[in-house]
Amino acid sequence: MLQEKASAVIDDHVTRSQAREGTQSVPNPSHLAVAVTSNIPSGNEADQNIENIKVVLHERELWKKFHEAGTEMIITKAGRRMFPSYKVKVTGMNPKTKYILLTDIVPADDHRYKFCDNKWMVAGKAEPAMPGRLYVHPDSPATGSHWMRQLVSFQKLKLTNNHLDPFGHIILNSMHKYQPRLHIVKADENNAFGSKNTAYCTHVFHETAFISVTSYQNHKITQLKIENNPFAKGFRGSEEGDLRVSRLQGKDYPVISKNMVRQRLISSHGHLAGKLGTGVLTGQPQVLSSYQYTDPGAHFSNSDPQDLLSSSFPQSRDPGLLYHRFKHRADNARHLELGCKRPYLETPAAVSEEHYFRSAPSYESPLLSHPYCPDAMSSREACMYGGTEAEAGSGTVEVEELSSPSLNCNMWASMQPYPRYSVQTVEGVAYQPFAAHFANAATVASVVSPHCPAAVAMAARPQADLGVYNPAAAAAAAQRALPVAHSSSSTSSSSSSPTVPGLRERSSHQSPYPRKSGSPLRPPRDFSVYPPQSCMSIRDASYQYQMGLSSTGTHWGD
DNA sequence: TCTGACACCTA
DNA sequence: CTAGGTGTCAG
Repeated sequence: MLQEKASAVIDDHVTRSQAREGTQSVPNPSHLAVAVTSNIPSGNEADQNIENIKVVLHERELWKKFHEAGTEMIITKAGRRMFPSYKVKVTGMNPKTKYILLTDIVPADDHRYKFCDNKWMVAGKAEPAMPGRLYVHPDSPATGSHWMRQLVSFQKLKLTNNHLDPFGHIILNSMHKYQPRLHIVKADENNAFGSKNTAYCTHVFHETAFISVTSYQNHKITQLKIENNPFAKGFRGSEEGDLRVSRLQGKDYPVISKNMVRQRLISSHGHLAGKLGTGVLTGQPQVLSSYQYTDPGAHFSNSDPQDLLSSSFPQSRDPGLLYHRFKHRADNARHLELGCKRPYLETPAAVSEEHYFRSAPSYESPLLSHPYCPDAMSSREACMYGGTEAEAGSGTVEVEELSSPSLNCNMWASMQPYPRYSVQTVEGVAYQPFAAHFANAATVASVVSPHCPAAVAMAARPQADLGVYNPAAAAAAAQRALPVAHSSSSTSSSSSSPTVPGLRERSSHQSPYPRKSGSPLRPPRDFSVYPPQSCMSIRDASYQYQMGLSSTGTHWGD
């Protein structure tokens, strides 16, 4: 109850207020929005807009509840939706300009976790990042008025632990902490041509960070899911605490499903065992929570901001990893149905992440290609893809840091999941930051389209191909552009320093660390700042990427 | 730890 | 009605 509606309501309100506030209010750093606005570059009109775009996390209150307890997201072979779903309220867009909205989920740090003693603890180093995949909102590309008209929902996004996932779902490793990010890419005509710059912004809401699991570890989280997710209604007691209980106890039979009852009982016994005494069964969240959560939550939360930061990252991961995998379809393939399939692409290892910041503004990279091909898919469903290889778009980014929630433009840097990591990643790895590449002309369009299902689809295939990248594709791609996502890395620290995004190829070379770019280097951790958003513009022509870290305006280049 | 089947529920 | 999203449990 609370959750949904409330959230909705709240959100709206929140959104705005939050946006600003949010950042602040929230524990995080906020720096928020403010930053955003300012920067933008004067130069391009469009660009300006991007910077002015504000994004508010919908149902932030609900997200916070989960965050405090240490959000967990189930990942399955078939793909599982995130529960608090990722929905945002967007304002500040140019009503007539077209934008592509997409999300990616990058590692929040490079640790592997275990849930012991009701707490999440670091249990080693993270596995190599997977190919980052992007989930393009099904409505993309669409005008600013479309996006601002209502909440933008990414609820259909699915998470999987199947590294060979054929559906385009976002691939994650279990027991690792991740941070979802939202990217807004301009798909305007103007941008289309190479010369133009395509701008994009990244928004990060730290309260959406989560640890991926194959089964819930923290009972509190389970309870929050049951109580707030409509599809888990069957596991609710009644709302009233008693009722639930009563049901459990009393009614097993007819009324309530046996299973439920059992489950509850069982669970209570088993899991809770002693603890339950209280009322866990009922579904009351509270009960457990006290125990469990306390710590965990804290833990988690801390992590966010800090974690990321703190995490030191360790080291690099293997550079070698590239994942490009080609995906085979799994058996499941059949599932694929429609939409899904196509959309995603992966990025192989690629990832480079570098970002170029403005300082180094445009870098041009050679292009890589984007692998995306257009397929035809139908409409727009969301698509996911990974960046494959190469791509690098050229874009410049600026980073600003915004506050907590999201925002701003310079993002990549801001987020970085693994600070160093990224870097490393860059090297070999997989993670990719989101890079957008755009081909020139088509760029935008392409961008869009690529995302689009059809395109995506193609893209997807590319995966297979991808492994390596194809030039050809690239060429084609070139026409379209696509963003790639790399997640990772980029970010944070890098942000500060610009990393270069590079192409994978390049990237591959790149040194892991920082370098790059940009002018500014920032220490990795800087990101403590953690700006939530960042914006970039891409320039495309070649696929250059640029990311500007600094917020500053970006001028893109031009 | 993870997977698949299951009942229950939403849409 | 069907299709599909839930957590749970057995394995």
